[in-house]
Amino acid sequence: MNPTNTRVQRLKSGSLSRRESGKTELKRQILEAALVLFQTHGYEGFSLRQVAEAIGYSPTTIYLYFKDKDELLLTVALEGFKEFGAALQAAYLEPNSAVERIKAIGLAYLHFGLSHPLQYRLMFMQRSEFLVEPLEGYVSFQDSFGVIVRAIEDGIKSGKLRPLEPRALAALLWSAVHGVVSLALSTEHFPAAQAENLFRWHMNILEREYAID
Amino acid sequence: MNPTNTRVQRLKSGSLSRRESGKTELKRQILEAALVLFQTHGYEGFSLRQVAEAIGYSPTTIYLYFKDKDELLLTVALEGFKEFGAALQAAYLEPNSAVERIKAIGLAYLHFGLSHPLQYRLMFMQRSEFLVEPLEGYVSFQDSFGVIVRAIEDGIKSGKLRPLEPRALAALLWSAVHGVVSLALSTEHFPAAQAENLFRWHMNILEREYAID
DNA sequence: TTGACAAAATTAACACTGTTAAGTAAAGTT
DNA sequence: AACTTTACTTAACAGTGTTAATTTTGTCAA
Repeated sequence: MNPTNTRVQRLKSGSLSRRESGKTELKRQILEAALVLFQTHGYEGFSLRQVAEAIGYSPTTIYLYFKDKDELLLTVALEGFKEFGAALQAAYLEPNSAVERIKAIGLAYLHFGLSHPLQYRLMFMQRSEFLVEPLEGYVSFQDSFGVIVRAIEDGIKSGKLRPLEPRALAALLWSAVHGVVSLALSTEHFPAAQAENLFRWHMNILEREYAID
Repeated sequence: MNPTNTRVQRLKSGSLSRRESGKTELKRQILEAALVLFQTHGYEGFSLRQVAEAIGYSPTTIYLYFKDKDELLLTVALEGFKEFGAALQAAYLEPNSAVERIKAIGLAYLHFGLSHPLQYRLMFMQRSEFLVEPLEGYVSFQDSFGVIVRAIEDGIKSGKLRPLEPRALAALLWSAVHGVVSLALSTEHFPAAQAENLFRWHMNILEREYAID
């Protein structure tokens, strides 16, 4: 508020940044505890007080690092998007033909969902608003979506894929794979093996319909 | 517990059933208030105390009619499955060719989701455990799924559809349509019009792949 | 080393939540 | 008229997210 204040702050920035590291250190500690607790207790059983207990601080301390419970939860989701995006990116980078690359990305998507059920549910089902909620310095779902788009563009450019609107085809692909994952995570009448079969079916259809050669 | 007790109960059944109607009357009243409140405040903002307030009873009264909050919430979801199932069934009964019938059922699914966003999210995203949780005298998702299965069986029997495992094809269809609806309900970057396009795309693909003639 | 100041963390409290147990008042039965 | 069951309420508990006031801690200048 006061311009003098900000000047004073900048003068102290040296020691501030030293302490700053301690500050973000605790922030990471909170986030890591939150990740563990969320992955064990799930959405309904996740509470700030438990997180505080786990790291040995009072509940209100969390508010010094996160605006509220929702922001912490959003950060847990964004941490998921980070790993998710990395998995898709890794699949993208595997040496493959254009069409195989797209299938590999889909498979990476499927496996992430099946191996991170609670986090996947948070990200895409329980709090899917988070899909479009960005946060400074964080990777959003848009980036992961971008990987699929790029793989499709590559396929089209190299003449291995019919020339379709890449973002539209990416959405088609996403809706198919997410449908399978979400069905798998909703009922145990639907085991992972069946999910994989259904996934392959979808992929084969798309290949028959849109691959060239 | 005591056999004498049950005999006594049966003797009183006359007056009991008269009162019974009053009892289930209030139960319906609770459920209707719950439905309205859920559809306005959504999953996060739904509370038993609000429901009690709305019908002018104390919060604990609800426990005389529902085991706990989860059972009331499950009943809200089941009420959704009832309407959902009826919509699919109505589409099934429309005078159509076998393939058009399947597309009509899919469209009914899509429209239910888009026009009941909060309830759809409860049923299929936020508390998808409810999918397999039956409750006495209630229609479950299995029945709705059965409608799709039947439509597919009809198509195969009449020679308009390639002979595939009906439940497997139904799952493929479900995963595609649910994927579209859930994407639409997750981000407003994805308007209803685009959802409809994506849906039609899925349907056209399935038609090209599996329809005969 | 002490005193001032800012930052970090805590305590206490509020307004909620779901849920249980005990109590009340009315209706039905004998 | 006395007893019992039924329907409902009141009071209370344990837990939640969150805010404001307060204390503790750490840093730097005199």
